[in-house]
Amino acid sequence: MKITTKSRYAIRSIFALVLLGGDERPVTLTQIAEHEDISRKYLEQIFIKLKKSKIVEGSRGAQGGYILAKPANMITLKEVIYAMDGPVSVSDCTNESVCGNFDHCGINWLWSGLKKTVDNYLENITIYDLKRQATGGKDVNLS
Amino acid sequence: MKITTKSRYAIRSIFALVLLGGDERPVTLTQIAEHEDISRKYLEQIFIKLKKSKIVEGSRGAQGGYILAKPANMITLKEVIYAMDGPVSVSDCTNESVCGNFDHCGINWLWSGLKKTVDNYLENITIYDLKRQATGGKDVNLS
DNA sequence: TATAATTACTACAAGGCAGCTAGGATATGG
DNA sequence: CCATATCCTAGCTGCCTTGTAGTAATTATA
Repeated sequence: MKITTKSRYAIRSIFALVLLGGDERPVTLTQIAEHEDISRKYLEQIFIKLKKSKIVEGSRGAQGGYILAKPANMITLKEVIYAMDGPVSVSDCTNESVCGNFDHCGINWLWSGLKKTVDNYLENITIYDLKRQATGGKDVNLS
Repeated sequence: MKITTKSRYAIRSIFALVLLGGDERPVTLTQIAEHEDISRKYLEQIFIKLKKSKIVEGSRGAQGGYILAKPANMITLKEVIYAMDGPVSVSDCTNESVCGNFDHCGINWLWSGLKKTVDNYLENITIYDLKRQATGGKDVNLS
């Protein structure tokens, strides 16, 4: 029942991207890697996924880097986590293709209910919310 | 972000226990294993944990088996899952002992909020609720 | 047009852990 | 005493997360 560290890294990274000005000009992975103390090589994989999900845009070459593909308040945590690990899957028994016994199963409503609950929570928090929260205190790091 | 199959098995097993009369007389693991098509050896481990958490009571020897330790409507899913895997941990960053950067972290409120949401969902569903739901349809199996 | 910067892509290795199996110890009703 | 069950401990196995590494492709800039 864990959010993968990949997803947490992704959230932290986007947050750092915003802090470093990524809503205006490209920020390099090296900058983010240093700021968050995450392996740059690992960040590459994360950002490729973020790019595929249209959360960030990459520009290659000198003076390149990544920039937000849309306003921070339009990027939900659910979206980011989805980009990393696919839809939050609370149990394999939420869809017929995997379950086998789906039609006669007496508790799949339970898992889909839980999934809905989690999704709802993650849907209603955006990167902008993180920033707003963080600016309350000084010297803030994520982890 | 998954409920472990151990937890799901546990929930199914207690449900089966109730169906097989485990609120009145001992039901053997062999019965439950057959009913749910789960390895009996695996069930043993699950029920030892359930016993330690005072969810079921075991009686050894011939005519032994397991019986509910309290009414089905007093057994929440949170309790069962806790018995299997410990507290639902959405991220290691919900307590200071593991995180290191806990005090200066800008997003731990996020994970504790998620944990609270999940806990709340699981707290409000009991084994009795499963039974009530299931009796709506006929020929019900869990999975 | 050369060069340095930087993303894009692929492969794979190491470690942890969930999921399961196995064997024997212990208790108990008949 | 024996069949029936729970109780307890160890260990295997395969997958998945977490990374590392190398190389190709692209681009601003001098």
